Amino acid sequence: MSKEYRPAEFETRHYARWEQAGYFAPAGRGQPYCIVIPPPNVTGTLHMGHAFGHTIKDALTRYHRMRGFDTLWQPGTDHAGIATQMVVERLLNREGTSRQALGREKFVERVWRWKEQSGNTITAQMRRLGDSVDWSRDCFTMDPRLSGVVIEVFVRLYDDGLIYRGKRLVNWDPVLHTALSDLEVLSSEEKGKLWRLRYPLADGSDALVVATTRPETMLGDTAVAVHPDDPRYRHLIGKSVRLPLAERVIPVIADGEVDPEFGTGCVKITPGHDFNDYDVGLRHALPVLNIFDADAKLNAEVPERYRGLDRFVARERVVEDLRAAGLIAGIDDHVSMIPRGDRSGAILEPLLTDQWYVRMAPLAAEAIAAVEQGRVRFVPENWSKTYFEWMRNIKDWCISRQLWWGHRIPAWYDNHGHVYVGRDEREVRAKHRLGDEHVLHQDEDVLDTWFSSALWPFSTLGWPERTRELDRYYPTNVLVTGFDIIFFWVARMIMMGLKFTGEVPFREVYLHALVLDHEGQKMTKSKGNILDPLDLMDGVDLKTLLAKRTEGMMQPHLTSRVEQATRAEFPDGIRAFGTDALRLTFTSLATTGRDVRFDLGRIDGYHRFCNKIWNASQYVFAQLVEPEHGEDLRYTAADRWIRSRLRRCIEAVHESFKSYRLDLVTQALYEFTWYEFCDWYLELTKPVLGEGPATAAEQRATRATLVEVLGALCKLLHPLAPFVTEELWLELAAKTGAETRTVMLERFPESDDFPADAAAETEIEWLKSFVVGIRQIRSEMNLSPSKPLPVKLAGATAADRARLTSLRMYIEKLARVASIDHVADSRAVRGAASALLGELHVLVPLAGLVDVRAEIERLDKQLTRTRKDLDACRRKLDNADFVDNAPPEIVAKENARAVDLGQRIERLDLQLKRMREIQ
RNA sequence: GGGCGGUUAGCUCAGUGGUAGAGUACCGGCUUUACACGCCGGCUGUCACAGGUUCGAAUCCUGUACCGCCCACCA
Repeated sequence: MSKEYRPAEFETRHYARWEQAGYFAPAGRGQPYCIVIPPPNVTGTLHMGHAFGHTIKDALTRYHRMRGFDTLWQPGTDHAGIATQMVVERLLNREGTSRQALGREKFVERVWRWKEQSGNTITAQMRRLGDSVDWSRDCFTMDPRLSGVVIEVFVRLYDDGLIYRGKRLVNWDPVLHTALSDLEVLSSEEKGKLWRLRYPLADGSDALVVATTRPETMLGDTAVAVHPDDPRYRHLIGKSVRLPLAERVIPVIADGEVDPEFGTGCVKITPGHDFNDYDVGLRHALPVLNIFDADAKLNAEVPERYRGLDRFVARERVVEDLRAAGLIAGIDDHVSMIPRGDRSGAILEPLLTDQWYVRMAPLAAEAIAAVEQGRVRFVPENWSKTYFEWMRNIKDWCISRQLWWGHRIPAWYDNHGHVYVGRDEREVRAKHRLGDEHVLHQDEDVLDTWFSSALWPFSTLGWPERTRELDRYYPTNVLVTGFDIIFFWVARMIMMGLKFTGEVPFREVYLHALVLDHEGQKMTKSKGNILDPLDLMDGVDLKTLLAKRTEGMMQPHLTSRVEQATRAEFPDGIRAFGTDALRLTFTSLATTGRDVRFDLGRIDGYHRFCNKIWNASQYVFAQLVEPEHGEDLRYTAADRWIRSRLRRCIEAVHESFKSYRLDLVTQALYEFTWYEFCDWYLELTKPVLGEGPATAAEQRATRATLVEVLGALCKLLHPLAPFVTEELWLELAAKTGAETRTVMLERFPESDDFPADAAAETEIEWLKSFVVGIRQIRSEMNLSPSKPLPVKLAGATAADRARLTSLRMYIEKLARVASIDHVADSRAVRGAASALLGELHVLVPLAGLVDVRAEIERLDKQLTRTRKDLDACRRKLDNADFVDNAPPEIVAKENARAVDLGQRIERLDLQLKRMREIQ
């Protein structure tokens, strides 16, 4: 085993061994515990958000597995309809061909091929992260079986009247040529104009002025609306205007939704291209005119001169023509919400098309109730508000997409426009008694990716079959995911789970934060601030990192900016921190917050932590070279102390796991390992195990304690840092001859494994104060750490004397004390630096050691600080309200503190006086 | 317009009624045989602001400011 911590030497090796040995599969006994993975896009790569989530899921999984649960972490990947299709289309474009040129069948084949090649990226990354998923159950949303589940659900929802096909306005992506659901629309404020257009009245008497942000849609206007009570326009209601350019006559109608304050108080109504206007159109039975084709170019419904123009070109021409006709009444700057597709970024167009919808209200009702009743619990609880808010205002879900990659809708049409839904064409024909003379063709559309995602918890476990897995692991225990997909995924899973299994899909939803860069910016390719988890684990040189970040950037000025920022942040690239350091960083950031800024300083700190425990283990191993002779053990105070402290640490670990506070789990283990085990306990074992007065039985007990505590630490830390703990655990076992195959299947420590020992804790606390007192003197007096010091003690109680005897060897070693003498009175020692331990006055005679002035300065500083504390303390106690109202134990504590501080001051004062005398 | 977060040391973050914390950075000292990725000691804060509740507020309440996220059809 290497003397240095080099994670690259063992991380991948252990993972391969675990996987090969089948350790990730459920044990088949114990209480079931199941987590399903949020299936990542099969063609994608894992980003920092994934790595964060996966770390949490794996930690939870490993923790429960070690506690004897029958643990299943269900893996899988998602076909990610639009995203994947776009990737492959881009690829084809680069090859000089296109989806259309290939045709549907060839294209889909091509996507499958691409999936086979690049699908491994994800799984490789998951392995590198240490994810203990049951790979034997790996699946893909478009596997034949899972596709079957999609069909089954679709058909059942249709049969229950919960899926329907309808013609209405949808969010149309003119670039991708598909409908989108409301959730896939990202609206943001953008600068634009507000045009005021003059529409002449049909009778030629006057004109109305309408305000619009989209003048080109005027060619599809079928009315003009005013508020019914608007005195300016009341007299015009029921009259008509002559729509310019189109030269159509349309009515002036009254509608309460019109805001008289906005614009001119006069609205042009375009039911075919505006969601509001569509509703107005329905209310007033207006005709719906569709003036755009799939590219959002003007179609044959408009006058010749506008046909075939892109909507924005048409806008210019319409404005131009209106101006020429003197019909522009004004143009103002205006900021409005522009809807864009979340994938293409294209400005969406409301378009009247036939689409498939899921009727959500009935499904939502159940799902709301489930959360209200606590059958699903959100962690942090607050997210349930977000969930309720959306669910209570839910709208029907448009599930059809005009894509080729995805689950094709199981609906068939005959030549008369009749639609038949069924599991396949044969079933449809049989059910509706359609002979071969009826030509049927299947719907061309595919389903929204999230449709199959919504079924994930039960589809992966074998539904609709009543499989053993479904029976055993469903409902799953916890869903761990980012809050950004509460609507997309979490809510829909709850609805579908309840609908098809009668049960919630999971009992808890743990929503973790989103990972941002160190500036708090979202990590996106376009910003060039992406961090690849692999680069943090394995390291990356600056050149490669720069290439990665600027690859495929469209705008050169952005490229140089990204390059600059990257050089500034990572002047030497990123060094390899290893998986465990990355995981510990993530768990330490798993607080209740909603974003985490990823900072290299943190991962560096956890790399050091791994190094620390590695080296501590090297020390332990070095103590285990001789085979043990003899049986009896005599535990030292230090042994009993560290066990007692470990007990508390284990309690904290369990408690924090229970509340999903992995940051607190990490903190508890970090602090115990570093500050108690390494800083003190290991140092305390040195005088016992080296030359000295310790008996063989004490040495045996100490070695046993080292082994036990280190072993427990390996187990306790294993869920967070699986690799280094495995490496150390196996080495420890080799040294002690213990039988074990892996730490990951060991029993997780319980607090009762280690006895509490208040007496030992008090004793070692006393020792620590003693040692620290002398160290402080040494440091502040500028005394060399290696110089042994004589120490005089005054005011030692019987207990102090007893401890001095029993802890003598520790004091000598840790404080480098040459001699310890008792004196009757501190005044007997002329010129000494001092430390106070309760009653005990520790004196280090300074004669010839140091200058007195420094000690005076030091004492003065202490005195000032202590006086300040006492003042604050007195102020409280002098306050009658405090004494009367505060709980007695708080008052008592404060009283004791005042006494203690008072004594301290007295002694410091005395000591200071004496030093001044010498000077 | 509605909803939800955040504001604590230079930086990244814990702390949710009782003496302000960690990592990192910083200062001083150390080749003390596990570890210089270390050890020892130290420095660092009007806990955003203003009111209020309370004996006592970083912590609870109200309001304000700033930053951020989500939802929503004002053309």
